[in-house]
Amino acid sequence: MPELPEVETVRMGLQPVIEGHRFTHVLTRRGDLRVPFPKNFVKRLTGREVTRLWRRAKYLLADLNAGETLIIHLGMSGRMSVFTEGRERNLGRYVYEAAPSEAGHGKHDHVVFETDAPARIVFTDPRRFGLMTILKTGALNDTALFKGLGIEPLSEEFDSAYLAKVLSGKKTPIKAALSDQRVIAGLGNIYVCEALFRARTSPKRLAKQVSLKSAAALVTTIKAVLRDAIKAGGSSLRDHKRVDGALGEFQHHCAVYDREGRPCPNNCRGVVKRIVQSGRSTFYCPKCQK
DNA sequence: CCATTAACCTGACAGC
DNA sequence: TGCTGTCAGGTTAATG
Repeated sequence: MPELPEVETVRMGLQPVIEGHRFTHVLTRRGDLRVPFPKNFVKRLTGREVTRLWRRAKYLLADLNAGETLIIHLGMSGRMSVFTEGRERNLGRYVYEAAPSEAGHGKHDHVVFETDAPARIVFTDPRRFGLMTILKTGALNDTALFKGLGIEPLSEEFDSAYLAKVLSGKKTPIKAALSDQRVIAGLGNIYVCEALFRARTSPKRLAKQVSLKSAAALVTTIKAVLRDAIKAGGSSLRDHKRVDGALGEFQHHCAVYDREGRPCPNNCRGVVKRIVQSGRSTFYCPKCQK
């Protein structure tokens, strides 16, 4: 479900009630998500202060004042809800609801955190493709989760020279290359489709056949589409919501994603087509994406 | 080594 | 109402 903009939206919503605050209570309702919770998960969090809440690729990372970092991945259907205890509060740009007593008791509410903000944070994940673990802060880049991750697409280092270089040897379609977390970390199905559309590049074109000019255009469109999506609070096609329950708005700005059969917004008189690549839907305009 | 596919799991929706 | 089949913002083990 969540790609970089959705995870970033969740991060910004959690920040005021997590960063600089302590976990007063932590509760897990089952032994695992996609993988088991690590040993002493609750114990290693309880009483700890989060010094920094940040993001790498589609992972949320909460650095603890104990040399460890809580890692959260939302998988396809994972969601975070924030309730402030007692009354409605306005912290930052979000208005958080007071926690009804049943908050955190839903069928798919698997983890409940309470912080001294005070706030109750509920992790809900029907499909359980999400993941939570705890790793040593100083050694994150040596772990299996982070070792192979590619560049952050919103970083300065992500430029046309980088993209051209990583695409040059690949005979896989550009759609698959851009979706590969080892190449660029954080893009997923929606934003790859949208960036390719904006760059007028066919998703079927082989990565090594992407011209230098197209690679430069892709860098620009990838950054732009991610920034636009973050500004819109992400895309709410089914599961994604902000931590206060509000929906993201970017799906209304999508040119091609989930728009099979509709006219191409470039007014080229083409029609948006859906194909399957690497087992996932790709949406594009066959007329203006070459 | 590289690239594609199947599997993980539940819910929503379309069609009969 | 209820069945069946399909699909979903991701990752990864197995397979070719």
